[in-house]
Amino acid sequence: MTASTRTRRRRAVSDEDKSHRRDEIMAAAKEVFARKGFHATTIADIAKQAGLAYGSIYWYFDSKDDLFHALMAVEEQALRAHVAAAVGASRQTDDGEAPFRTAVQATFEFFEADKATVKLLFRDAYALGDRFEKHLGGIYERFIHDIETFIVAAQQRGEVVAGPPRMVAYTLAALIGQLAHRRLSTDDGVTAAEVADFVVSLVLDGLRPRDS
Amino acid sequence: MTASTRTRRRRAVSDEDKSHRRDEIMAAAKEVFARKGFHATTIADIAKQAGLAYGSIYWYFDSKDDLFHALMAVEEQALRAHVAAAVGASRQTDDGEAPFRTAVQATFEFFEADKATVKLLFRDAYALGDRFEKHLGGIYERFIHDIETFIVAAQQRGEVVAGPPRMVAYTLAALIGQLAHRRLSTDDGVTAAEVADFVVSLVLDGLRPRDS
Amino acid sequence: MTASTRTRRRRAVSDEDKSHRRDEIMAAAKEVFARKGFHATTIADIAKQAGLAYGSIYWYFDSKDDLFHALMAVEEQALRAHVAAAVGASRQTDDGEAPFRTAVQATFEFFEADKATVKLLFRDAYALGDRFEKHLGGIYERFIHDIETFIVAAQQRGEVVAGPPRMVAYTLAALIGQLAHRRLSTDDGVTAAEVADFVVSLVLDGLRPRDS
Amino acid sequence: MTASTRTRRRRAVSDEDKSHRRDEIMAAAKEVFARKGFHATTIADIAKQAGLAYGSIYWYFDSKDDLFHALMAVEEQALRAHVAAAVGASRQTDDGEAPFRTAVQATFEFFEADKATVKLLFRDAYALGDRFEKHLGGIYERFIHDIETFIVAAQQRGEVVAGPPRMVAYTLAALIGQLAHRRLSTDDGVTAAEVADFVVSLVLDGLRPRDS
DNA sequence: AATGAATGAGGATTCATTCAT
DNA sequence: AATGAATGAATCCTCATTCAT
Repeated sequence: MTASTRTRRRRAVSDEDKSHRRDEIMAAAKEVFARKGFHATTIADIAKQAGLAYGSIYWYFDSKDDLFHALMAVEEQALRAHVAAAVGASRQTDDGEAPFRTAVQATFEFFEADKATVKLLFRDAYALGDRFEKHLGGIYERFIHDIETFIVAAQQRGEVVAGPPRMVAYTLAALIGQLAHRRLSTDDGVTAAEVADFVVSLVLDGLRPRDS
Repeated sequence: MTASTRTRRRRAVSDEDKSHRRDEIMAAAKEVFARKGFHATTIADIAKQAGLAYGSIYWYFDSKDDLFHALMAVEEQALRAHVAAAVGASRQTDDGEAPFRTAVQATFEFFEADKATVKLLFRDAYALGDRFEKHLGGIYERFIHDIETFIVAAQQRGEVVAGPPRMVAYTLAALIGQLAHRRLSTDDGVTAAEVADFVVSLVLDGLRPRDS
Repeated sequence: MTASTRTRRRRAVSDEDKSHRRDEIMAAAKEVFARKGFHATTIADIAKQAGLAYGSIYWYFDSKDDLFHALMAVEEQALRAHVAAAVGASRQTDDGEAPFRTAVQATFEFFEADKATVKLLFRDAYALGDRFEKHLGGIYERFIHDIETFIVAAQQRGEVVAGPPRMVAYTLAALIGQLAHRRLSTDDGVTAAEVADFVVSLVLDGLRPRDS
Repeated sequence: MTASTRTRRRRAVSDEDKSHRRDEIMAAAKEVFARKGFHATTIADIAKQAGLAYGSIYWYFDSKDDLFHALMAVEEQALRAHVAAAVGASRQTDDGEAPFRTAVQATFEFFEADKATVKLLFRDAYALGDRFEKHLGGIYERFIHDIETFIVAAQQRGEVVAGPPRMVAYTLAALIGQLAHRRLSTDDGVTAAEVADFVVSLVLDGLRPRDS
């Protein structure tokens, strides 16, 4: 092992450590934000939760906003990855409806397993007001764009949905978000999977009783 | 005219004045809250908008939260009254679907005519976090209860909707709220009435293309 | 006394009070700034000296910088007024040299009587760096402009001074400022009047021993 | 070569390195202090400029103040050496006025060639307030003492200047410092040499127009 | 020697709320 | 009823300094 290798190795470890700390702080922040809400959370709260001193947070993040933004970005990635993986795994099925149902279910699964993120996305994000609008808008745009792409593809196969894709996409996003959020405070006695199914069947067939 | 009459008269006028002032302050608060968001709005902002001095707000409201709560309550009443009136006016129709459609349309009308309230209900209300949850929960509960009642009645006539009433109600509330809120920041090139129709047809018949 | 008069009277008193408080705060700030220096002075120090709470300072001034700027402006006015008064009072004299000497002496008098201002102008003002440069530049510009005007007039009468007026003006300002500042920390065993005379004779005739 | 020799050799190199690093840090600090001012400059700024890490500065200097003090001391030595060299080189001349003029010119030359030092001495040094007064006072004392010695010698030869030597010395220091500083922010369209000549002629002969 | 993560005191500023008038 | 001055807790953020590695 040469000196240069050693240095590189050391650097790498250091970077890993740094990245690891960032993750720890974000995990701490997520927990506190979810519990107290963005505005009621102080940097000191987060630091304490992370086992650090106030100022240390600023070694990793420029500001409270920056930390929140980073958190959003990470959660967004995680959600999209989770959904993409689920849809990919079920791609073999030829059924046109299946991937749609899979995507919705995967989303509810994700939120069910990570309730803090639900709070962040569907409660706190609003709290940042204008200074988050741009970033939040981006997240929603991508989320909706994913759905939109999905819907357009389905439509091209003559399947699944009728309606202006963007509005349908936004509708779906709204439904999923709100229903996931509602689950946090209210027990309607249904499972996440049931809610997902409800959403899918609502969107596909509506609720009007049919004769047949 | 006796002194007591006079006093009563004065009182009455005074109360009216007081009530009037409260309304003015609430109108001012609504405007500022909608523009800047709950947290970014200061009591001073509201006072200025209302043409009063800082401290005067506290003669009418106990706190910033109290003022916000009062505002919510008023808007809630206004919304419910507007919808009830619309539905009442169309009650004669025997059609089962009509009142449902009417209610949804009336809600969108209301929000279209009062965008500030949309911001208050679907953005700022979240910003108060726990200390508003109880009150906000109440508003939503009543809103949802109205819808629920409506749905149950329809179901009893064997019409309109199939599904667990509460979830359907919440779904509708979520759809309406989110779509109304979205209209504020994004122009999808559709009218409020079209969105209402979209919501109704989605809920009734879904989006799956049919053979006809 | 009509109601309107009363209101006006009350307003006036209130404004006077407000203005009075501003003055008190500025006096307190001047004292503390002079004693501890701009950076070492906290708003809390000033508030304590003024017998107020921290936050109250902000009712009268936007920021620490703003307070300092206001202080500078007031002191500048006071100095210019003092010098102008002294020069005006001696205007009768026909001698060309007299008003020059008077102005210099009046300046030293002013600084002698108000040592805190000397510290502010010739020590702390530098401490604000760029964000004060513009304002401080203005003060010096006006100060130097006064001297310049004076010198130009003298030159037009064929008297007193030879040399590029602006540079002479700046030279004088520098000399006066530095010598006044030095007096604060060092006792050279001379009076302010003697220093003034030294400056005047230096500027007029220099220090080279002459035969006659 | 014994081990001890080797050690000594290594030490020596190490010390040289250390000294070299100190110089590099001081050069970096000078640049940043001059650009941003003492208070606005952070240790991190200096480290970055020097190509080092935050903490490394503290291996060479005890504190930010210490670094600044060291910088002042070095610049002081440099200035005195420069002036002494210039005066020494012209000592052969028998003229009494020449060395005086030479000294002033050399000082302006020095400042002209090293504008950062001007900022340090005539702007930032004030910013340290009391905790620098002692040290800064020492620098000025030595500077003034040099001038004073010079003046006394001239006076003993019956030449050059009349007046209390210390005050004359301080006056000169003030004039030179302020005029050099002014040159940084204002272009009066004159060269440093012309300013030096102006100072010399002002001090020797004053500005009163003479007949001859 | 050098690093850079960690610390935490310190300070400016904000703003809801109170209260004497 | 209304005012607006006064309060001071609360909070974000900075940065000199320390220290384990």
